[in-house]
Amino acid sequence: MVTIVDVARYASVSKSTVSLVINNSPLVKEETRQKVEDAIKTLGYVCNNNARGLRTKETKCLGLIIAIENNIVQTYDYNYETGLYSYNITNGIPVGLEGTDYGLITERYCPAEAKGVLPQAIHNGRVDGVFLVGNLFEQSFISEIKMRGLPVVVLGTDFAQVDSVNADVIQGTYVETKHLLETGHKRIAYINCPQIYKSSADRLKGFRKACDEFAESVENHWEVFCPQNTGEGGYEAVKQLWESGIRPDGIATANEPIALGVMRYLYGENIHIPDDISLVSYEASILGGYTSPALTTVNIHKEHMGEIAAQLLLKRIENPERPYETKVVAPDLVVRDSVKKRLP
Amino acid sequence: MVTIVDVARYASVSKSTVSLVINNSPLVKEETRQKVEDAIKTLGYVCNNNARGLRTKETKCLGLIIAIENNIVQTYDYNYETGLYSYNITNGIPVGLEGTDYGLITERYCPAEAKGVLPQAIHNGRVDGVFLVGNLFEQSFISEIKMRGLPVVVLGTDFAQVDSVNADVIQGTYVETKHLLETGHKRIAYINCPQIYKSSADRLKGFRKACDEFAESVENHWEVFCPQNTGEGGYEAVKQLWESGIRPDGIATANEPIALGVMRYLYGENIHIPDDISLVSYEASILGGYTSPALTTVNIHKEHMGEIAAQLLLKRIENPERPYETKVVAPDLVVRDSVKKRLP
DNA sequence: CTGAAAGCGCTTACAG
DNA sequence: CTGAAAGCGCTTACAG
Repeated sequence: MVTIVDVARYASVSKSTVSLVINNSPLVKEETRQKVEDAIKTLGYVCNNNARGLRTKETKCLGLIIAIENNIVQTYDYNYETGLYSYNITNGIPVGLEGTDYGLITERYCPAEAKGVLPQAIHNGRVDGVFLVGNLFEQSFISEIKMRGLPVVVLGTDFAQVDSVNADVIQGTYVETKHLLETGHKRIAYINCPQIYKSSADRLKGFRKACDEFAESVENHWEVFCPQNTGEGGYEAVKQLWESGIRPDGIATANEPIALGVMRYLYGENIHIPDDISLVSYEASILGGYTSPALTTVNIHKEHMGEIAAQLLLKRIENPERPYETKVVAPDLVVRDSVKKRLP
Repeated sequence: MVTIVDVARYASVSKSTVSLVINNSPLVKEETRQKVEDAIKTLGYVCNNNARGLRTKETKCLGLIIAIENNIVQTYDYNYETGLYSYNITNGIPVGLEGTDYGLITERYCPAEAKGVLPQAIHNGRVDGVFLVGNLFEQSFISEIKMRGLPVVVLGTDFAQVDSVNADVIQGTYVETKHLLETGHKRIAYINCPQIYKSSADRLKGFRKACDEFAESVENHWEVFCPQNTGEGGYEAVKQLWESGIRPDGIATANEPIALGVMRYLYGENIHIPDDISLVSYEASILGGYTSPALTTVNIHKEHMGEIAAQLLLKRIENPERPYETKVVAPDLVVRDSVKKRLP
């Protein structure tokens, strides 16, 4: 293995100088730098992270902690959470880390089963900072991580005293609802996520804002919460609506798993989308893109959320004292095939 | 930060003894061990991985390299690869790592755009071993990693001179085809993955094996390759079949993205699944579980593949000289709603 | 701008 | 079975 000493010898400088070059110190003469960099290249030198970390007390690794409900193996049935939301967010993080040489340690973590034990990567001191994905964490958990001196960025929920990035839930729900209204729907239902999630209240705000704006044309509107964030949850929710005799001409949902559950119920009842009823979804995931008909949906740009989170964490590490930021990503409507324009 | 020295002082032993305890050496008297372990607990000592690694030349991290086609952001449309196959496999790896204190560094890697540069985690010497997921790698890439002295486990393809885990493709395809045949289908089509993938040949074998077994009852069977492993690929493949006037009563596919593409075509043609035609899929993913109707599919147990891969890598690290193993995971049929029993 | 020296927290022969 | 000592490859004041 080639070390700093080999490079120093090859370039006929001291190893301190090599170190300074590696760390981009401005203290090195351009000529010396060049000489050292040539030596590094020809010898194929790579800095030993363990040695560096031992000195600097940094790991140059970041932790990506993904909250999971439980450790049960996926059956892929529609009564299971898909995990797609976290997964897609996660894919954006490396994009935001590009150009740095941070490694990313990913860990799935089930708060319910952890009994107070922190994620292994954190406990073992393997990381310089932490991304928290999902809405299963508690404030106390975040505090504990911060007490260890680790910067934290939260994705997908809001917490006090941390940087966070989130979708603009109110706006996104407003956009999907408005689309239904603008295409002439008059009796619309909103299938919300379970009420236990903080976001459900914001979703309601977005839905109602659109309804208020179109108060003249809306004949009726309904709101219902799903029992869970799954296909089955969506299924049960519309079923309840239907069995109460409610007949909307358009439905908006809080996410794609729910939307596909709604589709399954309608499929069973032989109700055609979009001829008999329109459906708009929220989130944008592979589910909505692949199903038939393809779902018109609100893209909340999950990958982009991950990318922004990475930038926030980097900035926080660089300057631990900066004020906390809450970034919000703007949603877009993606028009596909599940909404039909109704005549007035 | 509490170090080995603090523990030694607290337990009134030397720091070498503490080190021996941490590393489960049998050389320590039970009584001494107890004393040290108590000290570790009360002081909350955690071993510094950088220091340990500097000595032992290990990182106690493993690398999970996921092959991606390109770095384009997902649109979630059905002409994009879903990435679900790799993702699901990946989720099983931590299960197999449980009980160890290996960290897992995940990196998405695009061989086509890398221009010979190894994944960062490997190049920077951050890992003691590597998982390779996906079938975009070349033999030379694997060799290069091995030349660095890193053990490798490959998931989802076969290569020479490495441990690997794979689904039993022939058997799985046989199972799905047989299911169609046993339920009385007589004119069946197989929608294969693109021919460039090595597995396509095995799939054909499985399909033909079943057809041969049911030679008496099969009236006709067709085989077609998709242009890509996407929904659109499946769509184009059935479309081609249909436009040639071919009318199967059952279709089997090579994976779920393809199956959903088939569904979209049939949906457009107003052909009902399973009343007019049956569909069996292969893989088991969230796509098949959430779509309507839910797909009857062959579960190849991707998470389990990940788990086994982890065990293989651990064994290889422990004993680099052991013979290479190729593990195969047995598939199961998952009966859902896309196949209808035909009368003879 | 560059070099010599100390030290980060471990592990591992080596003596005893 | 336990302790003293060397050294892993870096970084960082400190002199010069």
